[in-house]
Amino acid sequence: MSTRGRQAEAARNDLALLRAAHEVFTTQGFDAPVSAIAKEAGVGMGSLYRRYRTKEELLQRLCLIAMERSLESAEAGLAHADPWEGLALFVRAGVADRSGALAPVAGTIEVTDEMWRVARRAGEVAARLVARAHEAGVLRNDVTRLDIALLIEQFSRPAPGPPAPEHDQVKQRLLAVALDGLRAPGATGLPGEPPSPEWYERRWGQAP
Amino acid sequence: MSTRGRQAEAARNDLALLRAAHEVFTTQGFDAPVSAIAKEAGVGMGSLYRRYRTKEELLQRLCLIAMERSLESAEAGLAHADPWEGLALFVRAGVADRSGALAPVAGTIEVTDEMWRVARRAGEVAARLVARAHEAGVLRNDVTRLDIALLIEQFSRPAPGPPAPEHDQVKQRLLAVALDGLRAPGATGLPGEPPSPEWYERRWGQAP
DNA sequence: ATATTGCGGAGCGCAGCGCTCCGTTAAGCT
DNA sequence: AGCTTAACGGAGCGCTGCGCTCCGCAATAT
Repeated sequence: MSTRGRQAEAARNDLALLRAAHEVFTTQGFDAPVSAIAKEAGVGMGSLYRRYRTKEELLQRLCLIAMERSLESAEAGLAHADPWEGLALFVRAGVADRSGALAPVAGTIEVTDEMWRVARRAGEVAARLVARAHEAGVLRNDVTRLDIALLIEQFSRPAPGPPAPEHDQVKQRLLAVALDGLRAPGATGLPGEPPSPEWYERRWGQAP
Repeated sequence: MSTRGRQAEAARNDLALLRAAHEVFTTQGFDAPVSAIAKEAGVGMGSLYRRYRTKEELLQRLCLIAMERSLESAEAGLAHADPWEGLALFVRAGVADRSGALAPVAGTIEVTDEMWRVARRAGEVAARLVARAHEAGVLRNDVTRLDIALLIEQFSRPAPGPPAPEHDQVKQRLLAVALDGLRAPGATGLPGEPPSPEWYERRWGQAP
């Protein structure tokens, strides 16, 4: 073994598992078999279940991490001087690490307090990012922050069939098209009502 | 019974089954249980399996119908005088009846000769529709007809969780954004290479 | 040498699927 | 009216594939 001892291997396994779980769940859907994650991580089932007592626990940990990454992306976007580029950065980052792919899990696992807290903070920062773009006049003013969130979700949905590099390429192209469509002022008004924050939050269960 | 006799009921059941199968498969994914279709159609399992000897046979029939509808939409778009509105019509129709939701079935069922024929014709008409929009200068010239096809596919992917009307509303809004992004000339060039027709066709298996 | 820790993976019990089979119902026929 | 028969609904069979447990073994620590 590379560094030293059993504890080092355990630590490496832990990371490999998280990486593998993210990869498998976001590309194959959250109902992929646990054994697929163990195989992807190059680890036995025993090692997996020693760290996470159940599949749900693994999913919770994964969601929390995804939320934290999303929060970081939003902050990075806000740190960017250009309001438009900051927003675009946030969206592209969300699609790149497929944050939205974990949304289907809504309602199937229990949401911990910590998850609620991080989600709320991420939502607030994202809202500021969107508001700044609105004020700078670089984002069409009929889209809301929930439209943005659901755009990311839409684009991080797992692709069907066997994984192919072409799929990712096309996704990048379509995302670029969508981003162009987001820039002010928008050729045509958006149809229907904007989605309500209550509905959006209720998908995850009752608030704490 | 409304019209008359057992044969009338049989005919109505046939239609109800096709409607139900389309509804269930496109919203829940093609691996939804057959029993869900029977229930949605208000019909027993026996009646379903008397018409389609297997789930695959039902899927083939469904795909063929979806392809025919797509072909009709493309022709309707071409019949429209305005090149842009014709194309937009085609895209919106495709998303509305979720043609692309059946794409994940690629590779899991055998593709009949008739399906190949209809798919080819639909592709040709769609190509003409796109070419006309390009020539009229109303469609950014770095998108290909495959980008359009995959845009439709992306937007007709089933939504996660329980069906909610809000999801459809948001999809309409995001589609409007994407359509705005498609109009010439496009603020930024599209990244990467356009997808190759060979890859696109190969997803369905080997050509006849 | 011995004890201890973490490892991989075979296999258990079960949920949920595709599909079959059969008792029941009601239209068509004489 | 009675009989035949076509079409019906749905319980249940066999099986696949899942989450999870358990145990023999290899690598370290003493």
